[in-house]
Amino acid sequence: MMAEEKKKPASIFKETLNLPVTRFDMKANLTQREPARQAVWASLDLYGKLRERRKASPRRVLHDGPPYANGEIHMGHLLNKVLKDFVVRYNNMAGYDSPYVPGWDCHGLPIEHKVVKDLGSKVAEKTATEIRALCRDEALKWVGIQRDQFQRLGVQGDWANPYLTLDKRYESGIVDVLADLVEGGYVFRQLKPIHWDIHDRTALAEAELEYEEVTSPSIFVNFPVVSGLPDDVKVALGDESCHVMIWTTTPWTLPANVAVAYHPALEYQLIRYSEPQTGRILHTIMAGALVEKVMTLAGVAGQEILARFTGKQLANVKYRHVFLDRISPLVHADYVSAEDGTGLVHTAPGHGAEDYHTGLIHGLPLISPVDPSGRFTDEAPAEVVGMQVFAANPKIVEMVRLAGALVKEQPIRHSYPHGWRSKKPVIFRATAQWFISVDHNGLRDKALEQIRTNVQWRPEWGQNRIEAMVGQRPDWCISRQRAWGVPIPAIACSECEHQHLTAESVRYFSRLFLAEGTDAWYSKDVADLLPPDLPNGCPNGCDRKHLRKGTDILDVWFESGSSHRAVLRDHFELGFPAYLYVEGSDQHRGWFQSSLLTSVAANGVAPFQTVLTHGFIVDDQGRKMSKSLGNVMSAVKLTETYGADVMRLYVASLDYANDIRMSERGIKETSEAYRKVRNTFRFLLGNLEDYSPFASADELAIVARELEPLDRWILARLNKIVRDVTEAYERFEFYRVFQAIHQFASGDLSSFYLDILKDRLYAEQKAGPSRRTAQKVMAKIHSVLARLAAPLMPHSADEIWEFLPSFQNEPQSVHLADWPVADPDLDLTQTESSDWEAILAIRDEILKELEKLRASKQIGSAQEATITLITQNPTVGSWLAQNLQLLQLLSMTSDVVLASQSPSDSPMQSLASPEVQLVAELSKHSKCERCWNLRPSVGAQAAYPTLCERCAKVVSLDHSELGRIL
RNA sequence: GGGCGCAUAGCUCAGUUGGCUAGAGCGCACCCCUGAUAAGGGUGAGGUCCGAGGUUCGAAUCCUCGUGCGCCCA
Repeated sequence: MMAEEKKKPASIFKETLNLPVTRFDMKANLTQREPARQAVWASLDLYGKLRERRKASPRRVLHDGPPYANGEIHMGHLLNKVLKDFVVRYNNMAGYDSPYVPGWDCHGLPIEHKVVKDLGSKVAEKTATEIRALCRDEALKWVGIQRDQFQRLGVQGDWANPYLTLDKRYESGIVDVLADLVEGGYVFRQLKPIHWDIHDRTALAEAELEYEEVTSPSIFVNFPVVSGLPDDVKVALGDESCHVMIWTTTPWTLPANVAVAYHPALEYQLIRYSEPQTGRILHTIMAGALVEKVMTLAGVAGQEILARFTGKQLANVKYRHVFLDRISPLVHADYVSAEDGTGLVHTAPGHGAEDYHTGLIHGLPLISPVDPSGRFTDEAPAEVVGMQVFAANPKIVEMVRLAGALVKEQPIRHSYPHGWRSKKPVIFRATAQWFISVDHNGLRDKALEQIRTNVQWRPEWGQNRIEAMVGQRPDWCISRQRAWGVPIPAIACSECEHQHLTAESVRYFSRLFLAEGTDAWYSKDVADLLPPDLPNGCPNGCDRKHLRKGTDILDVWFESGSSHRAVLRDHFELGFPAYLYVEGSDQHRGWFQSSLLTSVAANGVAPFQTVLTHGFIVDDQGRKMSKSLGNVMSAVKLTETYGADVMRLYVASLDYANDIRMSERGIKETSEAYRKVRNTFRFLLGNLEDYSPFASADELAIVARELEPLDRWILARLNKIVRDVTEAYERFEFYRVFQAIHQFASGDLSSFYLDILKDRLYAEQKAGPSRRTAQKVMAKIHSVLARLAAPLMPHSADEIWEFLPSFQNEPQSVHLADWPVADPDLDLTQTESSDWEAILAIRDEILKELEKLRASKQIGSAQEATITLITQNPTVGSWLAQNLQLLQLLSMTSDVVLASQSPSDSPMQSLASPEVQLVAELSKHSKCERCWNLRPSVGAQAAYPTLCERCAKVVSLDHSELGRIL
C-alpha cells in the first residue's frame, strides 16, 4: 500500500502548481564564470563608470601599500588585497568616492641579487646602467604576473595605471620628499659600521651573508683599571693595581676598542691570582659565573675571590688601552651575558653592530682604521699599518702579550659571516652613511603626537606597538651601497670631502628625474649633473676634476614611505591624507613608520587617518607557514581550484586581527557555505521568474499593513541584518558580515521563512495577492542580500543581481548600485517582538514532539500531525487562540488546536510555560491531492473531491479547464 | 632575552558595565521529505572557556604567575 502510493503517477493537479523555475545554475562553476565576468567588467569599464558615478561624492581613499615585485602571490598577498577590496567595494557602494590605485615596490636588493646571480661572472663587464636595466625588466615581469593574479581574485582598481616605485613620477616624488627633509635639516652624514666584503670591496646586506665555520684566535686580555672602582673593591684591593678582563675572537679590532661593556645585573668578582708563566700576582675583575672556567683555561690554580659586586657598581670605572695611549670607560649593555667570555665585552663601535648602538647611547668615539681592501690605515698603530686585518691578528696578539696583558690565547671554531659571492670572511667596517635625525626639530615627539591624537589604530593595540617603536628607534640610516634604487643625489669632492646635498640641488634632481628618470644619474657625466647651486664646482675652491657623483642609493623603506607624495598628493589625484592604510602588523616597523616619519617631517602630519593591520597566516595548528615545515598553501592554485569568490569568502570568515589559521579544510567548509548561500538565492530566483515589477527593488513600496505576520517578521530580520552588516563593514569586521549573511541565508531563510513559504508560493493563486506579496518580499530580500554580499563575493553577487525581477530598472552591475538601508517602518514593535519570541519557543517544542512521532514511525512529514495545545489559564488561552493559525503555519502541521484537556491518552508535554502543555498526534484529516496538506476542508467542494477548499478555489479560478475535464 | 598581541565545541565566530543550565552557523550522528533534488527539513551528541593561583556572594569576563603560538626587535 505504502510502496504503491509512492509510485503513483503525478497528479494532474501538479501542473497547476507554481513550482520553481530558474536559469540560475545550482553549480557555481566559478573557475570558468569568474574570468568571463571579469572580462565583461573590463569591456564595460566598470571601474571607470564607478569613478564617474562617485566623482562628486566624499572621498575615502584606501592607499595601497606596495608589495614587492618578486615571486608569485602567496596567501598573505591574497589576504591583504582581498581585505582591501572589501573596504573599497563597500565604500563605493555606500556612497563614497573610493578609488583604488594598486602599487608595486620595484627597487631593492632581492631583485638586484637575482639579476647579479643570473649574470654570474659576467657582472664585472656590466655598467650600473646595464644592471639597472636588467633589474627593471625583472621587476616589470613580476608586476605583470602579480597583476594578473590579483585581478583573478576580483580585486577592483585602476590596474591599467598602477603606481610603480621605478616610475619616473614616483622616483621624482621620493627625491622631492628627500629635498623637504634636507631643507628641514633632518639629513646628516655620519660613520656607521656595515658588513664589508674586503675581497669584492663592497658593502653587503644581511641577506647577502653566508655563515660558515672558521677558526679564529680568541684571546683573554687584561685592561688596566685607572679609576672609578667602588669603595669596597678598593678596600679589598688595597694598594694593588687591578684589571678588567675581556675576551675577543677578533684581536684585529682591538685598536678600535673604546669601551668595555658590562651587564648591570650580573654578579662580578675581584679575584687575585698568580700568572702561571711569570708567577706575577695579578688582580682582575670578571663575571663571577665565569671565574672557574676562565682560570682553568688559563692554567691558573688557587685564585682568591676578594670581592663580589653587581655590574652596576662598575659604572664609573675607567681603564687604559693595552697598547694605545687611551683612557676608556666601562659602559652598561643589556646584551652582555655570562654565557661565554668573561662577562665583560670588548666594545669597538667601528667594528660591530651592537657595539655601534652601545656607542651611540654612551657617546663613544667611532674608530675604524681600515680601508676598503681591509688593510689598516695610518690611523692604526704603526706596527700594523698596511697589513690586512686577518693577517694582522698574530701581530696584535703579540702586542698584547708584550704589554703583559695576554691572559690566554686559544683558537676557537665558530660560525662567521662570509660574502655570498666572494665566499671570504667579511668584516664590520665603519663608513660614512646618510641619516635622518629622528630627534631633530622634535620629529620624534611630533610623530608620537600624530600617533596618539591624529590616527585611528585598528586594532587599538597597534598604537602601543608603533608608539613603543617610534619612541625607541635610533636615527634612520637611509643610504645603501647598491645599484638598483634611487640615487641620493649628492655631489662629493674627493679633494676636501665636501658633500653637496642641499634642498635646492635635490629639488633640481627631482625635476631631472621626473623628466628623465633616475637612470640620468648613472648615464650622465658629473659635469653634466651639476645643480644650479653648484655652478663652479666645489665651494671650497678645489679643482672641478675632483667632483664625483655619490654612489649611494636610498633605503627602499624611504622609497615606499614616500608614497604619500608621489601617489597621494602629486600624480594620482587621490588626495592627502589617506582615509586608510591596510597592511600586516609587521609594517608597524616598516611602511607605517617610514610613511609616518617622512610625512611628519615633510608635511607636519600623518599621511593616514586610520591604520588597519592584519595578522599573519599560520597553519591549522597555529604554526607559521614555511617551506621547511612544508605547510605552505598556494594562493594561486587554491584560487584555481575553488574560485576567487570562495577564497574571498574564506578570508571574510576569519578574524584577521590576530594570527590567521588557514587550512584547505577550512576552505572546503567555506565552499559549502558558499553553496548554501548560492542555493538560497537560487530558490528565491526560482520563485521570482514570473514576477516583474516595473519599479526597482528600492522603489518598490512595501507597506507593513499589507504584509502577513511572517513577512513582517522576515523583513524585520532583514532590517537587523542590514544594520549589523553595515556596521560591521564600517568597522572592517568582515567575519561578522560573513556570519550574518550566512546565518541569515541558512537559518532564517532556508530552514524557516522559505520553507514555510513554499505552500504559499506553489499552491496559492499565481497572481493572487498572497503569492505576489511573498514575491515582493523575496525580491526585496534578493536585492538587499545581493548588495550586502557584493563586496565579499563580487562575481556571484553580480551574477545574482542580473536575475533581479526589476533588473531592467536597476544599475547594470550590483557594484554600481547603492548600499541598502533599513526601513524603520518594518521594525517590529516591542509587543510583536515578545509575541514572536513566545511563538517561536512553542514552535521549537512542537518540532521536538513531531520528532518523537517520526521516530516511532507514526508520521513522516509534519503535515501528517495535529497539535493540541492545552491550558486552563484563560489569559494564556486567549493569546494562544489568536496565534493558532500562525503556529500551524510555522510548524507546517495539519492543524493546531486549543483545548482545556488532553484530547487523547497521548502523553502531554509541558512547555517552558507551566501553564501550557501540548500533544502531538496523527492528523485525522485527509490529504489534499494538490497541496499535500492534511486539511479538514478536503472534499468540501464537490467539483474537486480530492482537494482542500483553498486548492479547489485556486484551480477553479486559474485552471477552469481542469474543472471541465473532471 | 625585550616589546606588542592572541588562546571559548572538530571548524569559523558570538558572549554588553563580572550575573539564569556558555550560544550560533558549519561539520558529525540519526531521522524525514522527494514539488529547491549532485537540493530541502528536523532532532541530537559535542565545551577542563589554555593552565595554576587570587579578588568577589558570584569569573569565560578583573588581577598575578605560567604554558603554547604569532609579529617586531636583540
